[in-house]
Amino acid sequence: MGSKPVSLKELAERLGLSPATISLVINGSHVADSIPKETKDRIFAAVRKYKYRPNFFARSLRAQRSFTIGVIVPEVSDGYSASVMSGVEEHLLQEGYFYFVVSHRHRADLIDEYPRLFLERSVDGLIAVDTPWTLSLSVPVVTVSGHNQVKGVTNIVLDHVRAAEVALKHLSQLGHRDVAFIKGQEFSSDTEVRWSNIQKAARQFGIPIVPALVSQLEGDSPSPELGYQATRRLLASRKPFTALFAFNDISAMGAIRALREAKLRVPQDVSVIGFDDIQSAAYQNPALTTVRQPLREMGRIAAETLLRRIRRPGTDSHGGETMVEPKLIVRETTCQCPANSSAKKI
Amino acid sequence: MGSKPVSLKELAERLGLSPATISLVINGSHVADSIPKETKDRIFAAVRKYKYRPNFFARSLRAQRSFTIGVIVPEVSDGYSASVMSGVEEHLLQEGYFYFVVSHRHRADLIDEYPRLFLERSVDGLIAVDTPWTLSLSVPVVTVSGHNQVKGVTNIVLDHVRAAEVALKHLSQLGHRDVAFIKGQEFSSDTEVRWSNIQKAARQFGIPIVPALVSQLEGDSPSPELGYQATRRLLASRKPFTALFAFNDISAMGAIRALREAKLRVPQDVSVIGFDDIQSAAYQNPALTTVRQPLREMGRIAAETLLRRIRRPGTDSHGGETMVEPKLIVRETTCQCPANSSAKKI
DNA sequence: ACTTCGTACTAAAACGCTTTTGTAGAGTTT
DNA sequence: AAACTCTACAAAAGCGTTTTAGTACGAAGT
Repeated sequence: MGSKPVSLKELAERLGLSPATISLVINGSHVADSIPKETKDRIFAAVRKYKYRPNFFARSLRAQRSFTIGVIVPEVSDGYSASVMSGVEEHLLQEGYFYFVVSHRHRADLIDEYPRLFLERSVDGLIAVDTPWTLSLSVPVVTVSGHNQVKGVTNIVLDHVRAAEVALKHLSQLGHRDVAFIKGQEFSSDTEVRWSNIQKAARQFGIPIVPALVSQLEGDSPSPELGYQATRRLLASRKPFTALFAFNDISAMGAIRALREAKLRVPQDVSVIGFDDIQSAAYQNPALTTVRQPLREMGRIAAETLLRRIRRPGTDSHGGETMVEPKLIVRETTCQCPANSSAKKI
Repeated sequence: MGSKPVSLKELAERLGLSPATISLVINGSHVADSIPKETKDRIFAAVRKYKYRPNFFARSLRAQRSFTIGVIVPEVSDGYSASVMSGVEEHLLQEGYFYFVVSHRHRADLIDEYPRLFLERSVDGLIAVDTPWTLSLSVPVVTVSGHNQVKGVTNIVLDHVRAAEVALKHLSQLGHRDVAFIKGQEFSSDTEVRWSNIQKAARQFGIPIVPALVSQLEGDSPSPELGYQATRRLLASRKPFTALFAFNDISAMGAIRALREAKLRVPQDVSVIGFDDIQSAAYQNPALTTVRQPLREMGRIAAETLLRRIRRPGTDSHGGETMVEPKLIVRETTCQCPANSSAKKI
């Protein structure tokens, strides 16, 4: 296996040609049009025979392009990031790009430092997932669930209006009026948009938003613990509710645990609805009803958008936002409101 | 932001020195010992002032080193891989290395092709997670849960003897004798070792292995569906069992669903024990009892081992295996065997 | 017969760094 | 005073490509 790879120069010697000619031919340069087919064939044959592969660094050094992009996420081992990454990967690899991954775990210093390191490594562009973004860099940037308008960055976002509507409509149709909410952490880039749209949709469906029934995730652990705590606070208010809309699936899991500990059955006593539809959502007991974000697709779109911008540097940010549609996935954690048995379950 | 980075040559001009001198000083070369402190300080000051950063490609081209490693996993968005990756990342980044990630989704052609692409990108080494590995490459390779003895590859593996013991001892102490098993897929690199050690431990604790109570995962989806199917086959045999040892947490989730559908309560009628302790295991309802693999740590150890081997190329493969210890995590899916209520729950 | 043109290439610079070898001058030894 | 030794740097080669600007030669046009 070890055998050193051949260089262009060596190949040239063996063929009795100059490195320039071979490079031109291999890269299908316009300048090589005048080279007869016979010679070209000889070259390609030799390339195959000696398994010639251009040295990546040499090429990148010349071309000032790395065919590498940087991906920054809050946490690798989180279902959300992982799903987006898998979409990113799919598109990127098939286009001949590789990517670096780093996770900042919400540390501001890392959110600052990593983009610099990426630039140092000459990435051709970068994708920031669920990460507050204010930098305007010298390379194209695409965010997934970023909501800042920064020059040179394109945002891939969920249609939050629809998302809120679809969830609250579902609860409303089931007869729920006393709905509790768990908001996301301050630092999460989705928190604000999501909440403001929930408020709007709640008004629309006649669901009151009462402060005692609004809780918020606190802390930066990626575990359901935070949802558990938030729900405990909700329960402590002693204000009854028949449904709970969690910030995401992870916190919904914690919420369900807290509810059960309080001897409330899910969904008979309290319906729970999550957000994201991460892989394990379908395999909870009971299976989680949730608003699906097409995370993998968002990753793929992010990758596509980024490559497009890399290839046509003119099209800078072109407006800045691409929206994708959410989808309500009804499973087993929501049902007819107990206090309101007249309506039939849909 | 935008402004072009300065090159070594430019810096040299501004300082009235040669590029050589600056390079020597910056890299703390022995040759620069004779340069007076005063000059060195001037250089460092300029480096800071102009934010000089050596061009990565130029440096790698010369040094034939990329400070990049390749990581290959079956599937990015799988809890197992993700946990290992987060351990890998932690160590790698703090040592100034970056890494590429690719997922092969069990496609043999990709398992073949990706290492080649990595080599083309001049990675300094690579880590293969839960991936059958038979190649001997020109760079160091470390596998996580690989079990092949290949020259030049170091394996980081779980102590499977202990793992099987600890799980079956637990079931045995709870009075279980009729235990069902779900084996892993053929292609999973852990399947064989795990099963042979389970057989050994079963003998040790007087638990019979009856063919009708042994099922196997089939298919390459990363979802609990496979465990669900395997459990259905188990139930179809109509041979009763009071405990089930699943291949991993994901399949345990599917198993629990199948059991519930068969009107069997977990854990009152059937105890279930998983494997891995992925993040969501603790937040199942009921919370999953499982054998924890220290996945994050395995990732970290893999990264450490790899860097050590990269730095001292002499130490090639040095024997080949590093073992880590499993830990039984008792949660809510196991309890006293119902047929055997004399023993007290521990 | 002289310029022009097309063909089939090659030379050489450039990308930005590292590293080996060299060297001018000052000081020290013999 | 000649020979050596330090000190403080610099020159230049080389890493493996890509690309621009030639060039040498034969054929065609005027």
